[in-house]
Amino acid sequence: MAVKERMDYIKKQLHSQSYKLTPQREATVEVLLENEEDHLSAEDVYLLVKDKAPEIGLATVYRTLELLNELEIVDKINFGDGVSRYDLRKEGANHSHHHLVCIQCGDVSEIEEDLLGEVEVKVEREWQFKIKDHRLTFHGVCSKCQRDKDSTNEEVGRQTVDQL
Amino acid sequence: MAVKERMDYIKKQLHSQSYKLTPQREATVEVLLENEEDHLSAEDVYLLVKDKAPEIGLATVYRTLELLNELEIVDKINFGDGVSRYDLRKEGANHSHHHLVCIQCGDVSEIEEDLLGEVEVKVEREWQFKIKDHRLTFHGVCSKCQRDKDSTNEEVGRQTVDQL
DNA sequence: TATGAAAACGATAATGATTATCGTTTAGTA
DNA sequence: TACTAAACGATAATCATTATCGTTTTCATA
Repeated sequence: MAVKERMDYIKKQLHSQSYKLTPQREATVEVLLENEEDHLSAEDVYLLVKDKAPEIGLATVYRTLELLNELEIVDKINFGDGVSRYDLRKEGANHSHHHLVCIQCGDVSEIEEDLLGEVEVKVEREWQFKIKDHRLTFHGVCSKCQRDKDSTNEEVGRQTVDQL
Repeated sequence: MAVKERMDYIKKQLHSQSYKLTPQREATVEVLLENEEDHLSAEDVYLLVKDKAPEIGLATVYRTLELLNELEIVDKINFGDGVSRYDLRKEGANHSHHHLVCIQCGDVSEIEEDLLGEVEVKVEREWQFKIKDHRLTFHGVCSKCQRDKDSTNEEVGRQTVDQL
């Protein structure tokens, strides 16, 4: 299965940079591989890892996630909810991972599609900026909340800023 | 000048939502208008406002910035450096304000150009997501650091992840 | 396989940004 | 001018993250 190969790849990365492979690091990576679709916080990871390795400390989880971020194995992202979240990078070169954050229900969904190909070319050319990565997040109203709002007929009271 | 008009617009916004206009709020908005090009943290704003209104408290600055964010007068943004930063929104509807963050020197520069027109149309159509705002940040190497690196001839030792 | 140094660990204290509390003051209305 | 809700300043509390430190473990080498 692909999970084992990705684990091996990550182990190789650690080794090639002279970092040691510890049970704590292995368990942390396992948790990340098993929860790819979620955006786990350090606390989330800590609680999940404790099932595999109950003696692990929270500080070690933070240290490991920071290390994996430096190795570009995970992305440390921020949705503005007060905690950092950590996403395992997908294999493959093009890192196209965007987010839709609903400003009503708070749900976060993902788009796995390269939306920025031409945009990146333009930015690199016009600003002489060598792009290594990007973060694209849309804030708005998800389809579910749009439907819920429609059935409430009319929104009253609050005048929107767009009106001027 | 446009500054006065924008101040009046903001005052009108406050009033229309039944918020009170206090000297502290007025001074805070003045500071934001006078430092539009910077990405000020709450602490930055606090220090600048103290020149105009020495008796202001840090908590009031946080409260005011939070209020202005709710009124969509400022954007609360996060560059991952541990503090929230607050940018006054430009007048006009299309909010096109992107960032280039250099991963070597840490400098942040801005692009004031609508890069996402077609992309937003596509996202709204394909995901039934009503976009209200977006955040686009590129991480990479700025032109200055590219030049500095070129003159250092060769980078040695650290193998890049891209090699596998 | 034993050993030793550097790296990593767990526990927990420290930090630092942000938020909550609370008694006092003020803006805006009648 | 008087009243009441809103806002204020000071500061304590919170909470995510980082630093510290004494102990344990990994892994290259003997």
